Amino acid sequence: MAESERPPLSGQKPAAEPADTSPRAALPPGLDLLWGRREAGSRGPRRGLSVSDVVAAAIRVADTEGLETLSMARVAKELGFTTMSLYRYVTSKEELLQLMWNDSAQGAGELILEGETWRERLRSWAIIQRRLIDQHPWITRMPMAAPPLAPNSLAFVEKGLEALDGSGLADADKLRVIGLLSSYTLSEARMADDAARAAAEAAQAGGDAKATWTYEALLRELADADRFPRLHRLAWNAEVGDAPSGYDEWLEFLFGVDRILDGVQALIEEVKDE
Amino acid sequence: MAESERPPLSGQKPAAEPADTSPRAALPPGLDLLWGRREAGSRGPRRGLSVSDVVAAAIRVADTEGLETLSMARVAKELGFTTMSLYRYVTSKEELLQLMWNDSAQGAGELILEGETWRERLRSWAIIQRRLIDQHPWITRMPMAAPPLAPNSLAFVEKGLEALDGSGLADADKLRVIGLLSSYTLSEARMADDAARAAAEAAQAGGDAKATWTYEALLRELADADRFPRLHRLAWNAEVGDAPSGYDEWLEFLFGVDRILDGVQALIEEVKDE
DNA sequence: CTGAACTGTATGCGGGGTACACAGTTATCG
DNA sequence: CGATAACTGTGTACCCCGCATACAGTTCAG
Repeated sequence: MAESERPPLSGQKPAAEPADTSPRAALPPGLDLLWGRREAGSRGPRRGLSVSDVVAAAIRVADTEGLETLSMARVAKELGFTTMSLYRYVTSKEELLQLMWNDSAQGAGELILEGETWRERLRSWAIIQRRLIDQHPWITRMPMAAPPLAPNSLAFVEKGLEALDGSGLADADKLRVIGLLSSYTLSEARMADDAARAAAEAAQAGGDAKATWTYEALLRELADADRFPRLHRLAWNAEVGDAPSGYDEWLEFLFGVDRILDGVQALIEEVKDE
Repeated sequence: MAESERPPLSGQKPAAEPADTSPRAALPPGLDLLWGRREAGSRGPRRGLSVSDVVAAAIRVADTEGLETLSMARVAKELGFTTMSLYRYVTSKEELLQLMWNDSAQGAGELILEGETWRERLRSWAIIQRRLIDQHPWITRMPMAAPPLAPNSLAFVEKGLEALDGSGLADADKLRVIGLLSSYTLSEARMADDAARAAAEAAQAGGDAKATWTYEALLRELADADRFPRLHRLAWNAEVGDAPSGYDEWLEFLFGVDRILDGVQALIEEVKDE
């Protein structure tokens, strides 16, 4: 099913293997563009677009209309070009998605983590990540089918490792901690976006007065006291916990981050004792 | 864009508002079937299928061929019916996905958590969740666009809360802890599946000897010492950390779980002191 | 100057989800 | 006991999607 060989970009003729000018080996498809290892020839007409143009347009569409409605045709229309013209810049939609994902983490390598202690630094790292995601919520809907290898992703991971400098953790443990925090952050951002979408949809369909359900109301309707006693209690306790005005997603997020940081601290102390 | 009103299931005639036999209010579309509040009429020919048949077939397809190739037509073929016949049981593909997701957590309400302490119980809860996901890896690829309200999801959350009985945590904090652990577990399962897929793909394309890249090899190629010093060190340290034979995903997962549990423990002790 | 390399375009294919009209089946009601 | 309304599965059709391919026009290398 999978083509075993494919010409780099041109669909015209196989184009004799380029002389591998760079000392670097050929990367698997998709990663070459990401790492700037795919050059456009110098012949032919001037290009009317650039890869960044395409990516920027795609991000614009995703930001304003959501990832579901993002299609090649939609991006092309945004740019005033034909659908197929995009394939001169990008080999597939999946590659475009990868580029978008990488682009949304632009500047990850340059950011400066404030804080004297690893804990402060790591906390602000997590917060920055969350902010980045919130700016492009479609990130949480991306069908990422491979471990992150985009340059900005790696840069961000590197920053996370940097935050743990001097913590005394083993390198591998640092990486695990980074992965743990990232997982949580991504997931939390997604749930926040879920809620926002549900709310938006409910607001739009406000015409049907009885058809609007808040999450809370649904939980009260569904979590009956017999099968779900604990959830039932939770659903009916309006001012639950210590959050006074109901439910603040951001506080929720910080709670999780601080719990994780506590866990990391425990690990560090454990290591220190040995 | 959104239909403001839609007949329950039949596409034929509007079918005068049913007399709301149950005392429960009408649920938003999608949730009614999930909670067994959509009844099939008694007239007409016998049904050749049942909702569970459809869901089971869909799960079968997803398990063996992946979520990408799951289409209505594929499920119908699996059952020996026409594509459109499925719409007599399910209003949309999205609903089918919700049902699959709910079905994969079957038995969540009946499972028994072993352990005397909250920590043992919560740990085994997380492990069970991970196992559940690993049995149906497509769960990690599901486009879930709403907070979890399926009965089995709620049952599983309830179980998690139950694990925290006697921990002394506030209800809201318990829920947060549950969310934290779930986030991590889902994300970790997804990354494991990513890796497995990448490996499978590499193995299949083994013909191109130089085209096979392991994640490690790629990291070594890409994480140059200048821009990514810490990642570079990590990539080139083969026997990193304490895992002897390279990289054991399961140990990785348990590491994260134990870190989170440490964090929870810290919180509990903090609360206890007040 | 010629031809190779490249550009954007137009067309078409296979596949997806699902609206809709239809013929056949069954329980209910007059 | 019909008649009718509710329901079943089917076939067709529509629109959208990603992308292969063929093409005409443009630019640079030799």
